[in-house]
Amino acid sequence: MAIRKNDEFEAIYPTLNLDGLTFLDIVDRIEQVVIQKSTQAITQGSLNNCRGTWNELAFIMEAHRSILQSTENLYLVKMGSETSIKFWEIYQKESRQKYDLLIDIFKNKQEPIFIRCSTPDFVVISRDIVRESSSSNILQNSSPPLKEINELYKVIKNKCLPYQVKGFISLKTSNRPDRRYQILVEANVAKFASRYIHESAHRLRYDIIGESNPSDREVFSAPLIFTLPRSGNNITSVERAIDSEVNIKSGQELDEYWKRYEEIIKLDREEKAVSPEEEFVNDNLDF
Amino acid sequence: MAIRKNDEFEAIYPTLNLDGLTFLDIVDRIEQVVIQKSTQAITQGSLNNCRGTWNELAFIMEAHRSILQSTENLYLVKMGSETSIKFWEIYQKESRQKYDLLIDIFKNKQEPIFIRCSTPDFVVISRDIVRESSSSNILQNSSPPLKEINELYKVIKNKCLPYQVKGFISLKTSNRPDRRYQILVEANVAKFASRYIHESAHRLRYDIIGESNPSDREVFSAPLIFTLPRSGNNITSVERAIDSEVNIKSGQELDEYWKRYEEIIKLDREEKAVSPEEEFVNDNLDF
DNA sequence: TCGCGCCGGCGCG
DNA sequence: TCGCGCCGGCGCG
Repeated sequence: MAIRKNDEFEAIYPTLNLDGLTFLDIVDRIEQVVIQKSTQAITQGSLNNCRGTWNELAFIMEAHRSILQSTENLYLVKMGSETSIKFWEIYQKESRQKYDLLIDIFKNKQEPIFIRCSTPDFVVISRDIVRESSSSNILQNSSPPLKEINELYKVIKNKCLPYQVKGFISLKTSNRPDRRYQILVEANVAKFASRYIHESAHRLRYDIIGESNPSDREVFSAPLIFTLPRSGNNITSVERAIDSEVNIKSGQELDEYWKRYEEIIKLDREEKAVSPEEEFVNDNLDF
Repeated sequence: MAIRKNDEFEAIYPTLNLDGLTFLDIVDRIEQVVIQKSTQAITQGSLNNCRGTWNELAFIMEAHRSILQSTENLYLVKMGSETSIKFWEIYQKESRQKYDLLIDIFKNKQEPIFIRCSTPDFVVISRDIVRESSSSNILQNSSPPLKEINELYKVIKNKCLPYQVKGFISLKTSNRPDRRYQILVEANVAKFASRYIHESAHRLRYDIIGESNPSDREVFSAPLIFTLPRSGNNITSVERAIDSEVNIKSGQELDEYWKRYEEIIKLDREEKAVSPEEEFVNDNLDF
């Protein structure tokens, strides 16, 4: 018998005393309750699936409060994965024409080429988009119903202008040496697409939130592959795939995170996409 | 109590009648025997770990026979992962100086950048390297001991010249939508490094062997990220990350695979790294 | 001890 | 029905 993970979260989360609990503590508590009341054995796979979702839900319930309180015009949307939303579908059709065309050219080759990646967990957008959507009053509710959280991305799909999309966030309950690479493809494709969609009007951020060890952090320090110098060329400006990789365990740490996020975005806008890593210009590899 | 997966393979594999069995059939048989003789419950994680290794071992036992029989100067080496061999360490130190230097520059930045990926399962090399190593007589043995198979990469480490490394192979017992992206990072990094190491003397291949569905195959059709046109530029020559993605289930199919492999390599050498996808030159995206 | 890379069994739309 | 993205529990060096 399947664990109804959304229903269980909705039932158990409000009964917890959240004081001093990390997001992972919350996941553990919910898991304990579900295991205790289950009348049959639960497979590891079922728990894995549930823990991932419960972590996302515990995170976004707190992030909703935190981002409204700490920032002026940002909001966070859970993206879900109903038969693969492609992340670029959140943009207005007009602004992604150029990227769509590239995708089409590749797809219509005699031997088709696809550019695919998994969907990021969350997107940070301009709050205006949600505000202007009369169908959603999620901003007025301090703890909105799960259904609204899970379906908000449908409201913003095809609606965002490039400057209204600030960045993507990936949340990881845990890492493994093999599983951690999925994120690098996501970040590389997102930032590659943003060159076509944002037209360098502003940088797109990609952040990872979760616990990681030194080895994970080395992997997450990776350069964006398409900004790497090809053999024999000078290094010009190498960007990173992941902008920040932090372990945010609770609401207080989230408040700080959003404030920093808003500041960085303002700086980006002022500097008009000047890369912080111009230092690389001086590294001549053409020997 | 841990399943001793190497010992179990060595004990059970020779007792099987392999006629008509696919590699995955062999894995299933070994699993059945191990489960039946176990006196305690075995975790899913333990089985997962073992199935991966058994599949690799069933594959290489047959590939050893097949590649010697079907080709003249190729050989296949299992790479293992003892505290992360970096794949480029199979090359002679002198030939990877340029790449090592790039890695060092990145690592010594004030905010270090690492280029990392997981180690491919197998590498296809020139048979000469193994022949010339007096310490190994693996080529004379039709079914070499596991220990020799598992440690051969130590023999060839730091010894290969660029032209002696033909390509890497990844083997997958099964795919999942999240797990399938690891391979794309591996292929992208391997081919990026090969631009520094091989100096375009010849292309490095990257193949996937395993069962995949249409969606997996779309993902595996991905372009090499660093060969993609950046917004506003003409498309010149887009390469793929994965050269072939095939489901090889048994020895007969392997024989065909190796023959094709050898042919393609000969063609590559004759054409001196001319990309087969020059057709892209005519796609002007600069609108 | 820990980093490696392994992979199945989900709940859901 | 199937594609999605979830993640723990390994055996080994």
